[in-house]
Amino acid sequence: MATIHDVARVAGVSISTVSYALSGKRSIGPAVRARVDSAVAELGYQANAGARMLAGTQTNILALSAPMHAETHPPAFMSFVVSIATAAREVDYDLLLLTETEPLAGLRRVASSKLVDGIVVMDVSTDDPRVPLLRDLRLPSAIIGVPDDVDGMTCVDFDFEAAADLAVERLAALGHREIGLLGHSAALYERGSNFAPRFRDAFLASAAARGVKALFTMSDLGSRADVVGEMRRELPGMTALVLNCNEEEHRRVLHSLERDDVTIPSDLAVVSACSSFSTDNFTTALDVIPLPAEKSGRRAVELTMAQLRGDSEAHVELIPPEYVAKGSTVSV
Amino acid sequence: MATIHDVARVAGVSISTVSYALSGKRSIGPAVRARVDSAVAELGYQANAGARMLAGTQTNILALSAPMHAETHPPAFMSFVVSIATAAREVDYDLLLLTETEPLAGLRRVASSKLVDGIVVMDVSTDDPRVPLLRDLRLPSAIIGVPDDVDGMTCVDFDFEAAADLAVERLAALGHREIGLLGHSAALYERGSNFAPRFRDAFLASAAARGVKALFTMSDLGSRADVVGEMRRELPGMTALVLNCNEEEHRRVLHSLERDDVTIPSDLAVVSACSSFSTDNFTTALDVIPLPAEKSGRRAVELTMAQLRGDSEAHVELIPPEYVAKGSTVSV
DNA sequence: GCCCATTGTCGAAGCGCTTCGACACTCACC
DNA sequence: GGTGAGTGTCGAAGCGCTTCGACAATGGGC
Repeated sequence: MATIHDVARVAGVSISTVSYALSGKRSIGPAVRARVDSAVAELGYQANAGARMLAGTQTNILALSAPMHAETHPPAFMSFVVSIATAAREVDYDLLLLTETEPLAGLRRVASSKLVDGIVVMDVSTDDPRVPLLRDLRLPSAIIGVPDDVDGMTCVDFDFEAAADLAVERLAALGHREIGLLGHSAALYERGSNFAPRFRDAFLASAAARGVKALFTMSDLGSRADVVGEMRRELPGMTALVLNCNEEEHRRVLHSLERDDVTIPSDLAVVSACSSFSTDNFTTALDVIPLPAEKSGRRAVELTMAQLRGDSEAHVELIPPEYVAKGSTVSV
Repeated sequence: MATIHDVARVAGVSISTVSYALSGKRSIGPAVRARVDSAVAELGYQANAGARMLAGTQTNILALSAPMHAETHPPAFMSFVVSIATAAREVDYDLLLLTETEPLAGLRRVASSKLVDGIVVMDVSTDDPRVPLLRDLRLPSAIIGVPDDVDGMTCVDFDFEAAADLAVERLAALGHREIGLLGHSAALYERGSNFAPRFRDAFLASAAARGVKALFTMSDLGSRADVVGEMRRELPGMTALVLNCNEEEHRRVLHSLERDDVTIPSDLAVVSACSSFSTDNFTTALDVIPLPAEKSGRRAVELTMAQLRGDSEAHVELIPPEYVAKGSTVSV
């Protein structure tokens, strides 16, 4: 493999000149630059990663802490990972993927061995132990999600509160006065999920503020086969339903409604909120407030890079929701 | 951050002694080793990754080439990625994730900058351009899948041929004489998919060998709403159906059958083959020949490590299928 | 009691790069 | 024509580690 010495020899200059020509950190005469470039091309020179890390201050590697658990939704997870990897490559960074279920050791390791320049942390819970660790590590980092203690941390996330409010607002504007919310599984709320309770609380608050009667229920694939039926019995005047649950539960709901001859949207308006999957292929296409995983992932990388450059203040950044109508709501 | 010099000073030995004590490449007196260990613990020493790469011969990083395309099934993709990451960590390796849709440049980059010690390549098509590149790179590597030209390459894959044969064998043993196969989408076959045609061909061959009448059809979520209906019309004597398609198509099939009052298994025996998802949560649990993504991923890492140690011959390794009965087949 | 093999430790070279300070040189300016 | 401010290039130090060869120190065999 060619080294910088080889390039220097072929170009007839010193190695420091080669280094400056390639990094652009000092001005180089056009003739010399051309000779260096052609030597690089001729030799297929690629700087040695280890040497660069050791001598320089950057590794051009980003760590992604993406532990998995039972509630992880693979497609959503993948959207995040891929968007982060893609955004990183655009600024010439590679992604080191840390998937250990016990993530602290891995983060410590990559940080203190100076393997990575920054860290992106996915799927944080409200009291995620990675947050205080990250604070200690003093490495550029971005958190996807909003933990309880955001002090000094840079966070990006979808604006779940605004999404809940948007859903209620749209339905209320259509005249709906009694709205149900089918949430995620109880397990998700219990393990300190970030987004599920935020959506729920904002939903209830928004309904209250608008004088709308609200009913919240958690889904439970195991035991509650007919959640929607239960909801309709408990809130007989319910004319609209907001779904903030996973794909499988969506299917079950649509299936139940079909079975009970409940027509969407004339009998029941349905909105899918914060879904990471397409609602187009369901038996009935649903109005949706999509979860923009790509945007969050990309933004997390950008914010980490900004810290690397030193121009950034710790802050929480929320991505505004958008409502996409597909004909599953109608005024009442 | 503490360096090896600090450790040496605290332990009262030279840095080379520290290095040998930590690597175990030369014998070290028990007293000295204890002093080194406690110094390491006291200082929280972690060897600098760049320095280690530069001085040593290993980087302890593995690249995973996992490009994505329209037909990628997120859960399966994730199983592979996670199992590879996990297996790598077990041998103290980190995973560098390369997801670019145009993967060649990335592979060249990580290889010639000596960033990684080896490469695992996922989801190769029959004439994947990554294969010849990999051959050039002369880096330890493992391919998941079996390309046309396997010369000099180490490949791991599920034994799709054996799986197809197993499905036919089981059904034939139960007395089924006319069996349908619903395959993946046409797009998948066209883009040179590895596994889909292998399964199809082996299925047809096995059926022919057993004197079983076979019908093969590709699924097409867009236009063919009622593939199973079509199949049943085309092969009226069909008493068994093998599904080698994605999760969504599985659901559609079960839905159609339910609608047409076709009972499983009395009217039609159904087997799901090479599915990367659980068939337990369908309306009817299906007999399945699961795709052991975790095994393939793990094995790919093991084979790469073996090459790193120098004790391995290039070869193709196929993981045998297993049949899991769930009650969706019965003798006819 | 001597020799040789073994064991444990050390010094120093070197991996390939970045970056600092030095140093010619050129050119505008008074 | 001398001065000063760029401009382009180079030499050398050093990043933190691995590893080779050297060399005491120990102990067993005769």
